[in-house]
Amino acid sequence: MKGIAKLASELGISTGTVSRALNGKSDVNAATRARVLEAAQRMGYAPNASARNLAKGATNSIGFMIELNPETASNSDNFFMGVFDGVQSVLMQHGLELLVLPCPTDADPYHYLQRFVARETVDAMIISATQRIDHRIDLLQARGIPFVSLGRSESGAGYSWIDLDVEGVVNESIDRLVAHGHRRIAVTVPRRGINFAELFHASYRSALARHGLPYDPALVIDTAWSELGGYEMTDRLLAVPDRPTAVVLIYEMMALGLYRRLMELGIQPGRDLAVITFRDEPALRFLSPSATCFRMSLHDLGVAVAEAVLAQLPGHRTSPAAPVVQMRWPMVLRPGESDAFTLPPETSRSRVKPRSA
Amino acid sequence: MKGIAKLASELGISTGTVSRALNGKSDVNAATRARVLEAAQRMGYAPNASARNLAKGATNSIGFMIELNPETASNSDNFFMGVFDGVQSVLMQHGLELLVLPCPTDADPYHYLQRFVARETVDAMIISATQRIDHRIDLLQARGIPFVSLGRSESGAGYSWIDLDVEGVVNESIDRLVAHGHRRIAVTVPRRGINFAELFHASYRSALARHGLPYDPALVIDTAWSELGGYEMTDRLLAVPDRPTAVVLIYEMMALGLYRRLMELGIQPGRDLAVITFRDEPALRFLSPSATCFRMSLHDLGVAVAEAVLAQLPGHRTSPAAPVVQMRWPMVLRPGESDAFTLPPETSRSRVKPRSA
DNA sequence: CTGAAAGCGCTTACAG
DNA sequence: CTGAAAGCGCTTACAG
Repeated sequence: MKGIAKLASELGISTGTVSRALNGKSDVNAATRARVLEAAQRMGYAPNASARNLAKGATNSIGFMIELNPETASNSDNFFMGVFDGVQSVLMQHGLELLVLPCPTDADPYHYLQRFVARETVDAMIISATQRIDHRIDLLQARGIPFVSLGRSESGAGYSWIDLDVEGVVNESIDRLVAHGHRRIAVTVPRRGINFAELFHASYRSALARHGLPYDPALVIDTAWSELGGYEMTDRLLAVPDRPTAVVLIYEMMALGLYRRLMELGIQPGRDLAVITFRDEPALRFLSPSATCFRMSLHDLGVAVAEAVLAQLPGHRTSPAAPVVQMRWPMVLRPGESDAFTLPPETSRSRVKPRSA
Repeated sequence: MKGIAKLASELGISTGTVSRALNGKSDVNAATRARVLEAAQRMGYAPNASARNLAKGATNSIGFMIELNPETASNSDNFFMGVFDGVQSVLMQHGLELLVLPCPTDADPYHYLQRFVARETVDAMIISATQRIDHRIDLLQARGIPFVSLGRSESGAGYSWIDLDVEGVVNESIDRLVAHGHRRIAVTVPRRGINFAELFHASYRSALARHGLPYDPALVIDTAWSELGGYEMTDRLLAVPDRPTAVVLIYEMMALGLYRRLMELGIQPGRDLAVITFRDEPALRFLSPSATCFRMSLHDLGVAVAEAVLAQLPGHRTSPAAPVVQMRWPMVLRPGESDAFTLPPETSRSRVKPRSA
């Protein structure tokens, strides 16, 4: 004998009563409940998850799918760790378990997700690394699984998502650079990638248009999502005809490579080239000159994501909040030295002077 | 009707036969199996995980517990993402699922783990962030749960662990620095933390002893596990009486803060102070002067961990390998410029010259 | 307040 | 090769 049956027989009561005592049902004698709780504690008993889930028709756990492929995993750094903690802080209060599901490099994200969905391993999902066209969203909607997407997609409609406010970041960056006299502003945009890159690109175009500046495809630099990507794109950036005087990086860690290559070339960020990076990151804090970037709370983002999930779970709805959440997560400018100069009108071109020809 | 019963009734056969067909049992008519497979595919059917686990008495999933607290999470960077991918590459071949279980900052790791263990949510566990005394190991051994520890502990005995070869790294670092004429070699060791820090400290002492060098507690700098920790400890490092000429960093990212502070002080790593960092990391590659560190494959480490888990799972043992794996994962020196100088005998002291008094 | 019993959706000896 | 049935360990109406 094992499990609840063993507990019950030791106590000389029925498994039903044990179950009710353990689950905090009100119709249990106080003394009985105390005995049950004590015995469970003493014997290290906890209900078997599979049996419990089967009986209750719910798993009480939320899946959080992340991708391990280099393109998005490099982006992970401490990003997801911070978000997990925020998510957990909410879920724990509701007795829900967070299961992080890492999709391997060589697996198809759609099929990876499908397994968990079809097998009903989780009650709800959080997905990330959203693609422009992302069939995972169609799948989740078709199956009626509650989910929140950390990132937007053009797939589906009326689903909950929370995404970093790329538009805000790009707009503020471009406004700031234009105000400093820049006209030739480059951006780094990985060619293939998550929808985030598309949004970044589109925001860039519209921000330029708002300022009456022409869109020059040559200023959109294809770059790998990594420190190394930042290093490797530097020469291409500087080789663009009518050399750009500023660059906005889609991924913060690219700044490390960019800075290094600029230094090797004798070009000084913040004097010869304005640089704005994306998200404030501990590893960036020690760059010199300090990098202008945008900060946000990973923890709070996680909290918001978890709350958006709860809003879809019957029995966990805290407030009469709308079940569908769609929001861009605000990011706040953290001015640094890397773009702290104004371009004199007459020299607004070819201000970048490499040490050697 | 739903699930396998629905599938069976649509096909006009029993659920038993459907189950056998789906599970690849040999005693099923080929045509029947084909019909079942086709229907399952078409209807997007997959067996309910809870019911299946309950019936089989196994979950076919492996938990990987990580901790989100700042001390270890900062260390996580891309470390765990790389390891997960290696683990997955092995588990997928065995039809096992990897569930990452992130222990929240404000939760007790022991109780967090206990829930999953007592509820039989997973068939085996991988734990990390091992403490010197770590009751999780006692718990897992007492319950007879197969597990592998990514890191050693003084708790328990005869369990499987794989740990980075701290001893090797420290020995090689000290040998190298001593060969370059250094006698006053500092190390950064967080005061409270995982067992890793204890091992680092102990290795340092024994390496010094091997060279007949005295152990000076003042050379053991208490440092936070972060980039900022590296920045903040720099002044204390330089203020140690009979100033050290070299430092070995326990956590690679500390180098970012250290470099920055040294630069502010006009002190040049690799000329005025020898620096050796721990693990090779993309973010370090762009430091100038380049940092001497140790490289390893996160993916291969993950593979080894997964194989150590499989060795304990009946039915998954690939080779007649010993069930208990205990190994230090080798790390290979990647020489950089940060320690590429030899101390002249006569100036082996007070070689560090700050710009200002 | 408690017990007996059905049921959650599977898998698997056991017959045939 | 297939079906009927028991059983996995819980939870929860339903009686009493």
